[in-house]
Amino acid sequence: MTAGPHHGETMFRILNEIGIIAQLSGNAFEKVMPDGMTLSQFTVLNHLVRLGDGRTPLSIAQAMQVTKGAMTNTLGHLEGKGFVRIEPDTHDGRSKRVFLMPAGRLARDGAITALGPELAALCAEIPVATLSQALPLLETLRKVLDARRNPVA
Amino acid sequence: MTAGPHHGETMFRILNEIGIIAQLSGNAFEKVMPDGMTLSQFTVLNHLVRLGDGRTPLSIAQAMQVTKGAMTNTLGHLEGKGFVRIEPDTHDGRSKRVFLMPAGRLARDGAITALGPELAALCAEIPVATLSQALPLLETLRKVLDARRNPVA
DNA sequence: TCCATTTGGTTTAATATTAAACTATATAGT
DNA sequence: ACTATATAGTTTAATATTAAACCAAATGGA
Repeated sequence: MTAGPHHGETMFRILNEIGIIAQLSGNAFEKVMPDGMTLSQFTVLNHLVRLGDGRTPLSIAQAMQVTKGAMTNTLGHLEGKGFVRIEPDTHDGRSKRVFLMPAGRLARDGAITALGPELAALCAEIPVATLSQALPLLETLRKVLDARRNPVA
Repeated sequence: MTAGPHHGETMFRILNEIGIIAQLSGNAFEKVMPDGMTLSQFTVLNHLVRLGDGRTPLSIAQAMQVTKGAMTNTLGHLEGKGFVRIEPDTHDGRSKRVFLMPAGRLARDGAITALGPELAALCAEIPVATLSQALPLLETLRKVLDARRNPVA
């Protein structure tokens, strides 16, 4: 049972699989999304629904690990579709605040339901117990990567 | 223990985590890669090393789930750097064959070693046993997604 | 108070990627 | 043999993204 390399090897393979899965599921995602709804757009809407709106563009960008520029772009699209409203922050002249509009919430819910069958089909083919087991590991892995990315901040 | 929705929920969260992990690890990847080596470029080189060269661009594109056009681009870069050699297929006038050059193998090995510390650091923070447990699940998930993507072909 | 630095957001140029049109070759049915 | 179709690869236009330059507002000393 030699030590180091094996673990690295395993880690490498895991990240490899994860990369492929992300790509495949991302594609499947956008395939069922109605009306030009992008994965990034959905993720932002979902973020606002789950954690509350009134956040700044920057905080959203950081939450989903994307540059400020990318967020400017995505928010522009969402605003254009009437899914969010963007206001200047009254207390900080540099900042803005992003608010979820009713249409945005609807679009998010619609996306979720559109996703349902696909998710159900996946679940049907994979033992659920195993799934739940894996979640904590993935969370750990994500947190570790996140921490390493931004050392102590 | 209600049935359907919970599983879908779990699946959704898992895919979510996987998406974030893929992005984070992809970024970390390119950060340590020397000399403008892209993740796609590395993946192609690694594919050729592991599974043998002399493959067609199309088969590589399919293996890594990107379009033919993307592969044309990536292979162009690899060829420009002298990492691969691309020849017309003698038996099929439409096809080409991709061969790994010594420089390409070196570049791939270099990338692997450059990756080493990062992988080791990750391993140090995550229980290895848990890791190995997760791999089969991920493989299953990937296969299912892959199969659904291309129903029966 | 003033100036340097930091911070939030936008803009720009470059790049990777996709879908779709296109070219050339191969294959199959008649 | 001919024609229609399928296949391999390239090209094109559009898009999302990044890093870096940039602008404006805030902050923190001196």
